[in-house]
Amino acid sequence: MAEHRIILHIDMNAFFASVEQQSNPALRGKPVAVIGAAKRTIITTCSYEARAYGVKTGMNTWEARQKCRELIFVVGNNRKYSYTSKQIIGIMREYTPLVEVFSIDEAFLDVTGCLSLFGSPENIACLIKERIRERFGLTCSVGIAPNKLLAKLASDMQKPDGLTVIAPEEVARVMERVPIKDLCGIGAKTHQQLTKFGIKTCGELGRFPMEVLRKAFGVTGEKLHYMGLGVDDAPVVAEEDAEEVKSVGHSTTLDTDITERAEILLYLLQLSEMVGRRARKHGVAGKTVTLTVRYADFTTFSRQASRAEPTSNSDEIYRDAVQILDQLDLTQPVRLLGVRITNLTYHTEQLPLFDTERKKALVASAMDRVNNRYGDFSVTFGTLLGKECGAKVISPAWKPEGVRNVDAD
DNA sequence: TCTGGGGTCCTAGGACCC
DNA sequence: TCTGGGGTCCTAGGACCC
Repeated sequence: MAEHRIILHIDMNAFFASVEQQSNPALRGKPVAVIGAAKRTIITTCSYEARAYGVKTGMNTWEARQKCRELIFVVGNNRKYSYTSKQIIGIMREYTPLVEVFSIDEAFLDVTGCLSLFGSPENIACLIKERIRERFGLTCSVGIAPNKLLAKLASDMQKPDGLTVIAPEEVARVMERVPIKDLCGIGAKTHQQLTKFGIKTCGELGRFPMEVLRKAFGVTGEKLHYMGLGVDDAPVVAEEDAEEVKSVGHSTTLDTDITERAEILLYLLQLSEMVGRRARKHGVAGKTVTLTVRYADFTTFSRQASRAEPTSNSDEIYRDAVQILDQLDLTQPVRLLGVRITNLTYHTEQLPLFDTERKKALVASAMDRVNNRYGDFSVTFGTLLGKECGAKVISPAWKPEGVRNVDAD
């Protein structure tokens, strides 16, 4: 048995945009940006041709258009991406059962135990790359390293269509020059704070006294120290061993900012129904309901309320949300509304004992069956008619299967 | 014509109990 | 008149990821 683990990180290149270019040849070689269907949307992914103009993920369409006049906007199609993602993950699973799906376009593979079958890790990476290219015409970047942190770092080093190895004996030398910002887990704020300490590279971070980091960052400080050294013990967790989901939520940025209570209630009803249905589908119920509000000026806050018994009933979630709303003193027009349940319990397929409760559950599950079959809001509470709001933006963070996926199946 | 939406984890402060 | 300390749970907010 090898002394250290061998981890692959596979990152699909410009996934959504590349899928679109594959399915529509007219888009190939052109600057393409994948966006959501809503009026106020952002770039979720863009092709390398678009990146050359400075178009980036997260930009609004107006800003992206400024960067590139010929930019082609394509409204994302989550079904297409989920389908492709599932096939690709299937290919990966032929090489090791230890595949951790990190997002719709990224995965970690622990290949430590299967080298005798397939040879070197580089060989496995090349086989997978080749099969993904043949089958879908898509490229990916692969990082090979002794842990997930470094594998992810490595996959980012060569794009597109890269293959980068960080061998155990090279870790110290490589980390010496890597900017801390390149590590997964160091965002803008942490970067800014570390810069104040004069830390710019991972080498410097690893040498920096851990006590000082702990004082400034708490538990995270210790993690940062090890990250600087390139140390990471986190295992690759296959789907069947993954922890259960901890919250289910839905939020939406409104087409225009609103102030009317009645209008807010309509959105809360839709959001509660989305949350309830997804919760029921995954067999979870929440004891706490959280309402999130974003004002026109982008200030965002949330209030939560806990109930005596967990629920996955849309109407109960809705009523809790309204109760929270009515305790608020809204001072500005509302831009975004969100509803989320947390404090989850599992295995709620059992029907409640009491008659009224049982009826509520039966009605909900009958509606779910219709909606799951014919699409969101085919059947819904009377007040919702004519006010449809499904998922208007697709997100790479969604996993092809599981609770995060809002509308792929 | 400005700025999405799905999550996870951590922290700090207050309530409450013993 | 004075006045603890530890543990746990809840809430709100913020950093981070894709």
